[in-house]
Amino acid sequence: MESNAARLIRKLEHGVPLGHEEKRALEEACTSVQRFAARDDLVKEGDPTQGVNLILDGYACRYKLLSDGRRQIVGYFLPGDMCDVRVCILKRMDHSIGTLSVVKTAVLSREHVLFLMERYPRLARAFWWATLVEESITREWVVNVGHRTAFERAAHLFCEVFARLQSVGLTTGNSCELPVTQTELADALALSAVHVNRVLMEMRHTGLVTFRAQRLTIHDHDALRSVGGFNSGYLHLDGSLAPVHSELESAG
Amino acid sequence: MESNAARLIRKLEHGVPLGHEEKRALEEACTSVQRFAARDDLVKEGDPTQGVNLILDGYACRYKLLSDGRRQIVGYFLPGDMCDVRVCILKRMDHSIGTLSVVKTAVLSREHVLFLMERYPRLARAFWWATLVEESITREWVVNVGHRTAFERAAHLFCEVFARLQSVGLTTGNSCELPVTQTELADALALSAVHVNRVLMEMRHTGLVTFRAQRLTIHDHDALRSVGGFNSGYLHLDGSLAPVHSELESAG
DNA sequence: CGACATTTTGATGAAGATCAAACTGGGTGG
DNA sequence: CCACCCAGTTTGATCTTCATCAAAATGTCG
Repeated sequence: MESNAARLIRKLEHGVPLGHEEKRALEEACTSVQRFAARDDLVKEGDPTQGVNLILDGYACRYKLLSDGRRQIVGYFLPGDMCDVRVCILKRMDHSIGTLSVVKTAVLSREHVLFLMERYPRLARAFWWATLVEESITREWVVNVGHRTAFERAAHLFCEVFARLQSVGLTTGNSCELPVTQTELADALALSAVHVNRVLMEMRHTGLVTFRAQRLTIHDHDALRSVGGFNSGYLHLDGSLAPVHSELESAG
Repeated sequence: MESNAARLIRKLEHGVPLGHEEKRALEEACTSVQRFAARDDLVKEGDPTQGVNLILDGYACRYKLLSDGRRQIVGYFLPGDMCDVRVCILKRMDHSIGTLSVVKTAVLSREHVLFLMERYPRLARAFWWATLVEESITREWVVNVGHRTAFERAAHLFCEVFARLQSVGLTTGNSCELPVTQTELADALALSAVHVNRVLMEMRHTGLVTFRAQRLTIHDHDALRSVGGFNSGYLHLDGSLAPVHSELESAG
């Protein structure tokens, strides 16, 4: 990892190839580092929006609290993810962002992000691409909590996390870090912690997945994808730039 | 409604005030009209992305199909909504867009949208704002299907639809059109049609809401918001431009 | 070791799915 | 104008999944 921005660049280039200048601009933008403890909030719902945090290390999540105190995690932030570019446009946060593990971030001011987007249209497009992928993921989460059984849900989530980590080079073999408790998984899957525990045990017993000591190991990837109904298309990791790209270049 | 773009402009200005030039550019872009029957597809999952449809009249939805044939509606498109700006960036659709009623759209080519965004940075920002709001709505849907009971879910959805229609001037008093069957409502709420029916009857009997003949009438708005846990903040309809706006102007 | 969080196990209960069938109402064609 | 059809709604009965409550087991860290 040569620079703080390296993982972000690697991620963005799944969508929009960047030029040398744009990469340098990103690297220069990501110098101010900040650290957060596990289970701390980066941003709270209702806050006026501040700068953008680029996750350098560690795991975070978006979540919303319900009036009865229950919590729904509506998405994960993994290293290389920006949270939350939307603060540059919207006035206040409609949800919170919290850490799951210890997290190291690079902080970009809103002004700086907007400047980057004005100065480098391709970066603007890359940021937009990233938010679109995020939205796509959120939509898949609606399907997940809406229509899948507990077992399928967990399988699908594991597939997603693994695929996303793989895309930024953070898996080793068939396993990856996933520093969350079963209770936190329950918040993401919209299940009770007890039921999550039962699902996880069943996955272990059937030899599908082992989730233990903050680490996820997928023993049978095909089977897991199959039970979870996982189709990675919604992650748009396949160099998915629309072919109009060249025309745009000349138009600009 | 003076022009095809009028409702879109009205919607976008909830987020980003537009200048005369930008409005004219939008109006000029929205001349090519297309019509769709009820329950037709505007776009199918897996399609290479095409142009953008601006909904002029009628209701549509995003949906995903599961392998067992069940369907999850992951969002509604109401008049003034664009579906789907993301086609300008992503290569293929990860979900389908279908009509609920008869729908009239204005079609913009991808090239034209990209041109508009290059030429008018403020429009680019407005489009981005719109996609962020959409994402915010999707997130709220995760909470809805994940953590709320059937009754609460329906209440929340009704509040959302009403608020969104109100923001583009499509409500009359305490009622609005909602041309969907109970089965389609079930697809959006991740419930069975039978259960939706029971919820709707209960709402009628308690005098909260009447949903009948494609029309939604809210008799007790406060109570409905309260049971649904509805807080309109996530729709960002409150002139939510971040205060950085003026700085940006000078930076450009 | 002791305190504390987390995982595991068991028992019971509730929300909502599923299946099946009856009812309603608008539209069509004879 | 009536008979019929079909989509949508309503009702009832049964079954599953998962939540909830409670408590024991395990593990971790000072």
